[in-house]
Amino acid sequence: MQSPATRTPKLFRTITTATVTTSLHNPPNSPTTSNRVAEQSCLALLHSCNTLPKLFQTHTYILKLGLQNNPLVLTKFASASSDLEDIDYASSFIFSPRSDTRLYDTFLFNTVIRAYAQTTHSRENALWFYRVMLGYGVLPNKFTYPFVLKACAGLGSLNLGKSVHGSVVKFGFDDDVHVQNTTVHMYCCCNGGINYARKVFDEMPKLDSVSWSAMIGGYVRLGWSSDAIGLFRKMQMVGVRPDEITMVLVLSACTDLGAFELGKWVESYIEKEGVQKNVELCNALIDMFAKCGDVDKALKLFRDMSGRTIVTWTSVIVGLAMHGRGLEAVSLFEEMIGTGVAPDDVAFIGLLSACSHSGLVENGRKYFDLMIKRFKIVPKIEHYGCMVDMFCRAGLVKEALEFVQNMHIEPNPIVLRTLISACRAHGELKLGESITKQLIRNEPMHESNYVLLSNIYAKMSHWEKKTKIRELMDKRGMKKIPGSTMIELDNKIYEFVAGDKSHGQSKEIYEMVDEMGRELKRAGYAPTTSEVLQDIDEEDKEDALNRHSEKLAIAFALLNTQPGTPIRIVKNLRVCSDCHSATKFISKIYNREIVVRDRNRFHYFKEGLCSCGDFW
DNA sequence: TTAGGGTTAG
Repeated sequence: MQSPATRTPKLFRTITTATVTTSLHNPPNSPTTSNRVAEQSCLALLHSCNTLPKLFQTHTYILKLGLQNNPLVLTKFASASSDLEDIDYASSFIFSPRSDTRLYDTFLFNTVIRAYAQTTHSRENALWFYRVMLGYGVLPNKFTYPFVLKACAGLGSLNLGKSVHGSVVKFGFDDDVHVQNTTVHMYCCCNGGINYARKVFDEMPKLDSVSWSAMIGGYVRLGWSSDAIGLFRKMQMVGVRPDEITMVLVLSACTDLGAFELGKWVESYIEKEGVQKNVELCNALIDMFAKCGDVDKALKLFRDMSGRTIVTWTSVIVGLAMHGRGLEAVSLFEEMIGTGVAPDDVAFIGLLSACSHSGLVENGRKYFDLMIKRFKIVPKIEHYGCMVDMFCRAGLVKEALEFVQNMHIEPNPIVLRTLISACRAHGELKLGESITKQLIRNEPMHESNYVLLSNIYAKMSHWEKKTKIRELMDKRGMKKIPGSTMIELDNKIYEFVAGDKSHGQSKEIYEMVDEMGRELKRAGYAPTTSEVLQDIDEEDKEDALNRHSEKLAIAFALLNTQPGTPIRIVKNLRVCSDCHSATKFISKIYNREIVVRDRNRFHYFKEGLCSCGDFW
């Protein structure tokens, strides 16, 4: 086969020259002029195609005029079809076997590849057309690669990404800053690609705010929030001005860490530097304030904001839910519908979790129905999960079970674990045992399944069985996810894990823990030793409880903060019932407000009570 | 005519 690489562009030149020459020598109304008029009218029609039926009509018109092989028309057709989210329609027409392949050019392929790269469901096609392009010998240009790399990012395959990156280098487009930035982003989105991203990033001769955002975004996506903040500090040091997207990412890292002081600093930085506060940045601020403990500030920002999107509403609904303010979340949801914003599936997850956290069972049932019937949203496993959680928390175990049996999809392990915890809490031990055994067969390497079974045996007083579970876990090499607690002090974040001795103040912290223990006992606190998994004696169990990361962080805070000031801590797991009980006592004994953000929600401890009402 | 990084849940 003759190489089309040289052939296609040549042919284009011939066509263009011929058209220009003949039109110069032909009087008006000649066939060539009318062709150009037809071409112009097709382009204008395509430009105004805002619905698919209009596009189909225009297609017929194109065929009638015989313009199906006009490159300008084809490209415009692809672009219009892509805007209407039906690029398949255009590509099947353009790349049909009857088409004149000599008309395919870089711009046409770029248009089609861009369209597929933008979709969430057909990114493979972007790569497919990229390969077709190379197969026809049509050369990619510097605009092609951002699209192709974006498609790779969406697919998340490192091998694919590496091979495309190889082509980028081969064709010599790796010196273009747009291509470099997209390469960094692409590697950040691939599983195991972060180090490749960093290598490209480190080797870039000039970094702009997009490059820094791409890399910071990579760390945020992995949950490496401290690294993200570290990189942001470096960005400031080298004097690149962050823009609104950089700030969204930094806020996202603050939210993840629960770094309230840092988050507030970012807000003042935005004001001081005059960073443009667009909707997305406002959303990120609202989310940060809500999740760092100041939901009223989040509400204020929300009220002052114009141009709210569904994300804005959802952020504040979720924020209220996390603080146990379920009724306010429900009324905000109603307000949202009232203003004509249609809820999506995520908004319903937020709303249903609000109902679940605040025990609003009737509301939960009502909105679950409303979601399906009025808003025609097919419930996903997450929605079912919220409902099961809601029934279980309210002690309606039978109802939860029935609900799971009537679900139109298989329950996932998360739903089953919710059910098992409820069985344990409400005495349905046999049932809990059988579901857990099933779960362990399906998920033999998931540590928390064993913990659940072990807890059930403890409650049944089947100590030998409990010991066997422990042995089985050791044999299979399972480890408990270590609980950790973070606390922010003087712009630094300190992290504690259970039994942590790495801290410089370790000796004082443990002395403080011992002192706290004595004070707690004096005030009437009894340790919940049944929470301890190990097969050790009672005194050692108490000791194990005292070394929980939460207690270490509180001791650290009592040592290093002014008396009477509030203590804010962030946990990676849900707060255990012993720590919950102890923290209530501590808030009273030491006269401190203690704000705990756990995996699910906020707990405000004050004068011996918790805002969750012991319901979490 | 064509290009890069972002927010909500689980």
